[in-house]
Amino acid sequence: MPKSNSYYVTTPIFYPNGEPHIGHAYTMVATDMLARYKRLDGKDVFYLTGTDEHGQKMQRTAEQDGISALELADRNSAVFRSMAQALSCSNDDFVRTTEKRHKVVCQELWNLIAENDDIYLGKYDGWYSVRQEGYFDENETTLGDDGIRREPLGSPVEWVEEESYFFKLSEYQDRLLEYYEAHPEFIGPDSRRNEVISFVKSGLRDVSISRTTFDWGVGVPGDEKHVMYVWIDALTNYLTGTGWPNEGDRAHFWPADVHIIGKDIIRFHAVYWPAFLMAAGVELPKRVFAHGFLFSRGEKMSKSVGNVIDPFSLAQEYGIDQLRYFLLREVPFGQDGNYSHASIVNRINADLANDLGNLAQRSLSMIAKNCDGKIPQCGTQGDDDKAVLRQAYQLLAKTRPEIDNQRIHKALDMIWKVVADANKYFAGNEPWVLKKTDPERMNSVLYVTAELIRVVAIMAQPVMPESCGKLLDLLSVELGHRNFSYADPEFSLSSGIELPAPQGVFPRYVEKNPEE
RNA sequence: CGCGGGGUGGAGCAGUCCGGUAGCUCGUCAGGCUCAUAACCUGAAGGUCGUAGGUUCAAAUCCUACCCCCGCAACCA
Repeated sequence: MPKSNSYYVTTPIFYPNGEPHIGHAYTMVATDMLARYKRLDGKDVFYLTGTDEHGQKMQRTAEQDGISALELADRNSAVFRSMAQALSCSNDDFVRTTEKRHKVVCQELWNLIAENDDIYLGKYDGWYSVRQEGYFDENETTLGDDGIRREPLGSPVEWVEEESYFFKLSEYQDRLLEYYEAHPEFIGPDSRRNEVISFVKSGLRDVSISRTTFDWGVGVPGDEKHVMYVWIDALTNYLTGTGWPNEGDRAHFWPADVHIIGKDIIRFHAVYWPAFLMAAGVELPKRVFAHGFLFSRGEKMSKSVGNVIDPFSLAQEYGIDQLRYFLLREVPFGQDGNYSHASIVNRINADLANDLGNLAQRSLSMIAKNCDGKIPQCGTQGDDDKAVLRQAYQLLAKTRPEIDNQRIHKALDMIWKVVADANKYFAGNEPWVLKKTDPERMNSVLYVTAELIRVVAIMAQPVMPESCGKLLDLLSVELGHRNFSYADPEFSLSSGIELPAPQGVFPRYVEKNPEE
């Protein structure tokens, strides 16, 4: 099973109980960037996303809306699917947990774990709040003067016992710790890794993996009363995408190279998931990387605060590529960050319009006006020509390790460092002066600048596929000459090639209401 | 004493392991240029590096105590 040249990356499957928000968009765009980078770098890539459609919340919401759970799932799953499109995400497949191909995989995995004797029938009990739809630890609840026990938010709780299947997670504590030890790259970033290790060291309890209180889920093999409760159902999608356990044309993608997730679900991916797979005798994914949260002006977004922002309208307002760039550049991937209208506009105008867009515009305009609209001849290159070009040609080698460690922001930083150098180069050489004093040297400067833009545009495609495509169009770079292997001096621009009339690729964002 | 991360110019961060001119991005101010999307380039102002001690010729960096903020602490998509 040759695996060496493949790259399998996933997003979590999203719970389509409500509308997608910027957090979903963030995960998808980041994952897409990784997938595109690897494709351009010559890998055989499989990028999977999807929706997790079972569970009590879906069932309840559907009842409230007077439709079936499947109808709700169909409707909302479609929204997530269209969000992927609206954000230029290049996912190769989209798993829905309500699909037959998925249920089969869940049951197969369940059976393997059961055969390993890691599933038993027990009793799930605790203080349950009907209003909160959740169980609470006894020490979280308080017994009021009126003799009624309440959870922290004040709703009454009652003692509920429910038959449930359990997974023997407690027996995997040592094996997990050994695995983390032997594979320090398994969990990223490091802070999350420490958190997980500390959690596992504190002792693991068996985990409930079925429910009898609702039926909207994958049936437990051999026990009609039970449906699988969330984790075996949801996490298993990563196998479903590869056609597991069959030997199809995607089988070689497993184990996944990286699961990109939000930090809220690190435990399930870094503890439960590997334990399930160990129990089933399936290879473990190579890495789980948790990104941070995006806050709106420092506040966690919530419906009550009214700062929930719809990714569709963000993309429409600022532009798809602009939004993608902002999300990936502004916040170090793995850390929490903030977003605001002002910060988005600043990134768009400073980095895209002023630095990259304007550089292309000013240099290509000069070529159009002074070089007959053709790539000019490049004379003998001096040290500063060579130095600035070298920076660009080194981008591929320098960004690879960053991307392999999901330091997406670092990779972008490096690319924009070259853009900044290119601006300095252009201004320092003053080709508009050379036009009168030394036209041949002007040609060389314009050539070098155009070549810098070519390399930068190639390297920035994973973040801004459409805009970088336009830049490459402006340089008459053939469609087949745009992957990373062409970000090399061997494929530098050919003099004499005719260029289309230059057009602005990154317009400035202009406020609609100046008084604001 | 539960575990962990962090407090650095207006904002966001790097530097702390391996002590020795405190760096970057944005913002502000001044100048340059006019090829360009009022963009670009250059320069400047601005920090007692959370507080108080200690070690040292020398501490953001090492040690001690304290203050403050934030994650995690099992059913959370």
